[in-house]
Amino acid sequence: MTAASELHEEAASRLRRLDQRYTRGRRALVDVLASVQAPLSIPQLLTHDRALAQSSAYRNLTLLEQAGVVHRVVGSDEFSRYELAEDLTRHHHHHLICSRCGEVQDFTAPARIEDDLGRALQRVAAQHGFDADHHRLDLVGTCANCR
Amino acid sequence: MTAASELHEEAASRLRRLDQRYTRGRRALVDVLASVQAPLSIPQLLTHDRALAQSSAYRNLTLLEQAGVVHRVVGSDEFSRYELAEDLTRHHHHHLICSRCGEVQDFTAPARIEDDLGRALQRVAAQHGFDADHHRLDLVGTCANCR
DNA sequence: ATTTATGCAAATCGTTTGCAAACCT
DNA sequence: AGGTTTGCAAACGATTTGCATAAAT
Repeated sequence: MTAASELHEEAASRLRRLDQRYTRGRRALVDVLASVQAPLSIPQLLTHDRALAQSSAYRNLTLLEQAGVVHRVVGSDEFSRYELAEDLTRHHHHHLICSRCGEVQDFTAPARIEDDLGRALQRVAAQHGFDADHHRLDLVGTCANCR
Repeated sequence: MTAASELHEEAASRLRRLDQRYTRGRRALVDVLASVQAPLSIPQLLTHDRALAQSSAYRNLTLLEQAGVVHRVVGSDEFSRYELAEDLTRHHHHHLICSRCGEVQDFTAPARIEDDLGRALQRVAAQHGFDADHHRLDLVGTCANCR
């Protein structure tokens, strides 16, 4: 089985848990997100696949997020961005956010840093009675294109 | 000189660099932000000081951000939040973001973690030709009130 | 006196929603 | 057939902006 079909199988399965179908439009969103290595805004997604209707894209991304198939990323500009959930790509990463153009790029941190950080954050959450779901580690600045 | 007056002196000075005045409305925003220990949304700021006009608050927070007096924090809900710039409070911290109610709370990480992280991020930025301004380290989950 | 900031109300724009037609099972 | 999803267009809501008045220098 190819990686792409595994991805779709898993997406379908997560939607089914919510009694939702894996329709053509939803699959198309997952296809576009799988084809790029960075979070995309809805306008960007619509550009990548002209057959997508805007309102359905908004509705379906919200649904896919509830199903745990995609993850919403909030950058520095006015658009929400979406990427495949990390447990589908098996690629834990963070974001370089350009405050000039709004673009978001992935990066990975050394494993030792991640481990230390994870332990420290777990302790912090416990101290505050906070039930942590995930962490955001983003670098905000000016990307290579905008310098 | 008191801490509060030092704060206002510095805010006035940073605005002056942009040829802007430190007016009553702008000072009121800084006063409210100095009186709390967490980022506030504009609706929250307006509640803290009823004399503030909404449109002026939006305009002035944008200006104060350009002047480096306040910092904009983007959480999980639809509101932007603002806090005093870290170099004015001399208190480096991060955020606990509640995805249920949207509230944002400060926390600090151990110095060793911060140091290691800072070095690692500097390396990452260099590798990507990214001009880093600052980093975000947020814990997203459910706050003690919402559990 | 002249320039700059304010506050109201209207406009903007990303996102959400109502509803009739198209789709799936 | 019966319930779901889609796509268009209208509605929504946080933020921005035009403009006449008030404040600051």
